[in-house]
Amino acid sequence: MPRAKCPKCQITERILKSGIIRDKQRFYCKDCNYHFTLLHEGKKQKSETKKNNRPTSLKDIAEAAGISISTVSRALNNHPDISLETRNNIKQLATSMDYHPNMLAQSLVNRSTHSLGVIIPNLETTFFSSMLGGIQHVAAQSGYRVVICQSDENHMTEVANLQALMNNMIDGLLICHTLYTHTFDHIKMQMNRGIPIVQFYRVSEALDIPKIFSDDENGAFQITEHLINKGCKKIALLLGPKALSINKRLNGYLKALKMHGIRKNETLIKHVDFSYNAVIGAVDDWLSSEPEIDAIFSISDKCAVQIIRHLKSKKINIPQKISVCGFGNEYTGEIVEPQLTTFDVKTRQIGEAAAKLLLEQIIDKKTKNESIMIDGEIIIREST
Amino acid sequence: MPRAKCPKCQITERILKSGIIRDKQRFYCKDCNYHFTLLHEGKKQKSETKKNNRPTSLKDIAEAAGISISTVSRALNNHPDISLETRNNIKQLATSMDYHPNMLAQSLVNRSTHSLGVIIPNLETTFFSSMLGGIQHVAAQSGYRVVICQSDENHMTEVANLQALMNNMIDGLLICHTLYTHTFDHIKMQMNRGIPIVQFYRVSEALDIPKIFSDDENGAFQITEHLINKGCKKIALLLGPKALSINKRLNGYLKALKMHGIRKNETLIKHVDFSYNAVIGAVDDWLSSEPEIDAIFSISDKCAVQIIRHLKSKKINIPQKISVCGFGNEYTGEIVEPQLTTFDVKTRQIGEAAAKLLLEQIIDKKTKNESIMIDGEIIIREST
DNA sequence: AGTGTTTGCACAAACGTTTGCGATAGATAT
DNA sequence: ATATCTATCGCAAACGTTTGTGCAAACACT
Repeated sequence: MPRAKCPKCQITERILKSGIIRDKQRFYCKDCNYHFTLLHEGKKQKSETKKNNRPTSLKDIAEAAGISISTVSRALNNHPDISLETRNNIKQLATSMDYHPNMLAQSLVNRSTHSLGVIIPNLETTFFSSMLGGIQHVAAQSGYRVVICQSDENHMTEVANLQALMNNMIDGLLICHTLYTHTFDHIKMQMNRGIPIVQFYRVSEALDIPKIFSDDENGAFQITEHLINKGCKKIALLLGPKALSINKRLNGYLKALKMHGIRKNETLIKHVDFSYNAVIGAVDDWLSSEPEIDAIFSISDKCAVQIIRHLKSKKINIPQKISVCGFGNEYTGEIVEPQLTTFDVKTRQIGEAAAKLLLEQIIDKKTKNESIMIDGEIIIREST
Repeated sequence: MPRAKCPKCQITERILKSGIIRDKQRFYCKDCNYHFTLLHEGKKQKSETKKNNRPTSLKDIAEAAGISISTVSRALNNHPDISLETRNNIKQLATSMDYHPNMLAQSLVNRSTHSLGVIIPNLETTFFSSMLGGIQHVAAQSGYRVVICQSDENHMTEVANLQALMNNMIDGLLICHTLYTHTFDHIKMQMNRGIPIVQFYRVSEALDIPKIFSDDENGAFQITEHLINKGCKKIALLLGPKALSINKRLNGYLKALKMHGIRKNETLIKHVDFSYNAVIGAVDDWLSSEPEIDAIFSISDKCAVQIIRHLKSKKINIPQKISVCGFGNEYTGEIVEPQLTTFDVKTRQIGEAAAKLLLEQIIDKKTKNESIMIDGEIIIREST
């Protein structure tokens, strides 16, 4: 027997239950033929109290000034239709009432949030975060904010991030795919939503969208050729997981070998994830199975540094016995001893170029399909 | 003589200019007493074409299905009031029409964006980005996105970022101040906006808001005492800019000296910005003015690594002649030779704790005022 | 005074959702 | 059959802006 009181006739008899709505019991007053809901029969009242702790809106200012909302809006936006006097008065009133425009409402009507989305595999290595730095820098210059999501090298997270961001949160997206992203349907599904997308660094030719990438093939070629010129004959190549976009480095490696008449040796090419154990395991394999190995070219500086430290712990001279090369030019390569020979991918430039390309599309409102390659630079140091 | 055509009576005579609105010439048709605007007398037409390339909304679905908007909304949200059949039909229709909810509109009415804002001085050093990693991790677990802004160690940028984010873009803010942030009025101004703020790492006691920080005083004390125990007598201290929050490390240093009966020597304490030249300059100063210096304690691992490399280039033995300590436990400290003794600030934990504290406030909707100290750990390596 | 022009503002319709309440037709209980 | 529910949906008001257009009064110029 419900004890609810009808808000209309204030009568507690003849009240019937009428289903449940969102955890709230719904009632029906037989007397006045009136439906209403209560939460656990208790406190109510809200309209006035709720309004009081809300941030001030244009409406509040309008009421306080005794003018219309539109006039307030135009006054604050310096619309010439509003007299200078009114404009100044309203501005003063607005600051005194601690008014701040609600960007959600603005974005809703303007159909633009002035923010760029970035999906990046990892924030905690300088390799990626310096791209982020470049993006942030360019975006800020054009007055755009940056919303960053970390996919953590997890394809599903990438998909989830993508879907969240694309629901009108951003004006454009920059994406650097996961190592394990082989399928791009999640991108294709978002391509005709009117929000431009730019791929950077880890790009896929399967997608018909603008890309910024580094000339990895040439980089790997240069590194390999450099090793060959140093007299290395058995050059091991440590690759990451078999992601399409990165295997260009394999091509560069093979090209250099072929050009210098060195036969490809399958056992000298290994794919690993980037975990410490996998990397060290691969190296140890080589050391035992291919004792005459005289160079290791790692696809990643981080692994290369680990390799250097591992070889040193085994008292193997670098570069006399084995040369080591990395790829990416991270700061650690400069610190480790011997300092690492590597290929500078110009990560910051990649970020900047990607952001620029995206902003052009957003501002010009036309879908480009430009692909820009950022040239890198070989950095020769002590490890070769 | 304007040549505009009145959209109502289609007559081009008797058209008068009537001021300028937003770069658009405004006209007044004397004939039908009608105001209208044109942009440079040219193309118009939009209402229909514009609507066609807009993303599908609830309204579109409702019209297609011949039902009301509210029913569509409830159906997609699994409201029990809607029959299972209708629900399924609508869901199917929605996917076939490629519907995606507009989060701006949702956020506007729900008064929540489900995203956290982070203002951080720098993204490109692992020290900060690992805090970010912790934040991101915790936020994602609760289904919150993270909006990141980089202040670039620039106070004005911090203020600008703050103001942008606080305009309803986020449900809560995590902030790690700039090195040069001495005044906190910009924060105070935002404190009663209903959006909880949590400070992390670089915090200020001047603000009455929750904070997560490390026990820097104790850390510096432990490092200094460790150096003293190693027999060091003249321990130089390299501090950053005179930011309040960090000078606790100075206290820890002084405390250790006093406890072990070592007199404070002003010339052994230097403040520098973190630029390479400033750091090296300070060290060279010490080497010439205080030749018996036997330890350098740098407030930052990054500087400590630079110092190690500098000393090595001068053939000064570490730690035999001079011991070097850092603070923060960045990855580079493990790579450099000799490996750096430092204090692990548990950056990731700080980020996690900060995000947790913020989320509690958001979800429980009550302003806490908790301050949590994250204990660090001294890491003794080869440089001492 | 009559005509043409400008100034300064208000009204109301968007933007795309959520949600309190009303309402009806059929189901169930009496 | 009657009285009471219940299941299922629609209406309309919010959320806080921007902006096209209407309109009265003031102004300018014969």
